[in-house]
Amino acid sequence: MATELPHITAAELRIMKVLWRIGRATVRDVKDRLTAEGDETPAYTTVMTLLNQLAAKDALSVDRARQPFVYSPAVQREQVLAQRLKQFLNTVFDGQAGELVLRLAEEAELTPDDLRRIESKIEDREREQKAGDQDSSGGGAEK
Amino acid sequence: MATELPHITAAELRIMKVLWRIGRATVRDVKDRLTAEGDETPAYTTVMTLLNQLAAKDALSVDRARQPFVYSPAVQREQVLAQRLKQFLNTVFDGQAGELVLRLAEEAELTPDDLRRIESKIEDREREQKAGDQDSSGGGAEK
DNA sequence: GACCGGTTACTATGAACGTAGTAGTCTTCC
DNA sequence: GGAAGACTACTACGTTCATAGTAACCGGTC
Repeated sequence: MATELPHITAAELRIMKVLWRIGRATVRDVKDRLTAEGDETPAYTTVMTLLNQLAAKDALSVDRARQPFVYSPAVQREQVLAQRLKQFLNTVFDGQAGELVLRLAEEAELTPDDLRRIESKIEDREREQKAGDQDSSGGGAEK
Repeated sequence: MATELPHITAAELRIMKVLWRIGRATVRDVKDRLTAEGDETPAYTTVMTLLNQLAAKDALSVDRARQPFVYSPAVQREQVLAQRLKQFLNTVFDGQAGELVLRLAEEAELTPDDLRRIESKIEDREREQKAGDQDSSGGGAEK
């Protein structure tokens, strides 16, 4: 599953996010999107450089048939975010996911709604694990 | 309140983590610790440079009275991690904490035990919020 | 058929980072 | 009090990043 993902820098990630959102785009499309979002106003050539860097590392594919080249994502958002998350978890929280999430909960970054979704996800996982793996450790409720 | 934290780079963070763990240390202490952990074997001078950089930005304080200078943390682990987390959340997950955690849950990084702790933390928060704030029902999240 | 605006290719610059060396200073021990 | 060794201060170097400029190109317009 873990295809060797290229390293994507912060500025490149901003570009990727736009591409993931709108699918396929020209340099101008991306630049306009970034400008519209107000976050920053990079020069046209800066956007192009980033797009080309991403294409060079196979994070994007380029259709050079059309004159304004059309760029589209060649790596999945899911994979990139997962990789990023894992790396962050390891370097900053030493792999302690619990501590990370607890902190989010404390900082009120998690809405009760998020919580509910997470709970159910975990329950699913717990159930699957119980089914596959026969290790019942201490007072568990059989279902 | 949130004192303006200095920016701590990746290499510097490794140093900080050692200091947070052992409290106060000399250059040699830190270097030995890093080497012992096997992760890397930085040169003595590299460790010193990093320690001084951290001291220069007031992330560490230095006791120059003793001859082998003694360094100790001047910023709290909690604050630094929180800052890091918030920044990561914003740049990578656009502030969507729920998505982040969901992903951790999927990747099986969260143990059921973590979950339990998180649940109770959230319940606490929910209760407090309900007591103080009497509204806020968000719109639905549609696919 | 020459020009013009948008586009692409190539190159550049400055900052930050990680790593480490060298030289000089201080301690300590005979 | 002088040598050996540990320690600190200062400086350096190669890399990656973010940002952008310049020049060359291409396709349509008058």
